[in-house]
Amino acid sequence: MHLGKHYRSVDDKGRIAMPATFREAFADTGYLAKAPGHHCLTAYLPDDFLATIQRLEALLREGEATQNEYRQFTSSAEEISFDAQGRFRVSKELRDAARIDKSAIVAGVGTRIEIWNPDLWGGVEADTDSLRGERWL
Amino acid sequence: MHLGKHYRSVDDKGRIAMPATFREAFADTGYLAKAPGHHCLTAYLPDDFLATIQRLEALLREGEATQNEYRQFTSSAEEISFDAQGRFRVSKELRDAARIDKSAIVAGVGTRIEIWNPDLWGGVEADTDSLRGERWL
DNA sequence: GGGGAAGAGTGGTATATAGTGGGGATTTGT
DNA sequence: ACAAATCCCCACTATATACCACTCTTCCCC
Repeated sequence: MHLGKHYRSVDDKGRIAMPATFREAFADTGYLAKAPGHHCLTAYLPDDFLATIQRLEALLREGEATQNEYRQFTSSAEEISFDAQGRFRVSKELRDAARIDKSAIVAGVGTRIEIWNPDLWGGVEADTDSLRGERWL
Repeated sequence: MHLGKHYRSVDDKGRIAMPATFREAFADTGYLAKAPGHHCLTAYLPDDFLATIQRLEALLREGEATQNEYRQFTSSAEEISFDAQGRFRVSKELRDAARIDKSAIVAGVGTRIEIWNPDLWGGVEADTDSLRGERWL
């Protein structure tokens, strides 16, 4: 379970320091991919990533997902590893896709970890229309 | 598991540098063939290619594939090898079939590796209609 | 409350290697 | 025998990776 919102700088090599609380969940590696339909990136623990790919492949066999969907997800993904300071590197490709430049928000979103352009994250917090906590609190 | 999208130049000898992360999976050789029904090429590890051929032959025996299908796939295929710099050569035949000229996209698509004309790949990424990640994320 | 230690986050430098381009020898086909 | 294509080197450049140095905060312990 990942919780909390962390503001992080992104240096010109595309390095982002994984918040220490999330860092502990990763052994040495993880995966990063575009979040389909959202302007952010998702970081996966290795097992979670494998399971996600397998769900998608199952849908593909059943004809419930398209080859282009599969292509977009897998080709956007990359393995990440951490340096001695707990940072991981995000390719220019993915930074551009999520419009991430000098800084980013790393957010724990329950089952997953998301990485956002701070301005776009602002849009998430500004979306109060859909906020009806009375249904589940 | 092959992941990531890589932009590559294609020199006038038809050489393409295999991205280092994919290169490691190949011993010395691999196979390249037209992707039936898609305007791209598929690169296979030797074992995967053999398995693919065998699936096709099984379908053939069951009457689920045609001889012409078998002819097209096998006759389009060619063995590839790598030079000291990790490049492989794509025949003019296959380059023309996939409309590959001066540059190409080499994409890791989970179980396979695909090689695309960058413009045609653009069509893959533009196909967002079918993108419904909420079903498998 | 003050001092010290440990950990988290940031920045920069050096080295290895991935990617690109080309030359020349050898082979192939005509 | 000649032209064309292929293979095998060599050399250069850009980029990624590993490494090192520093600051700031937090948390102990005295």
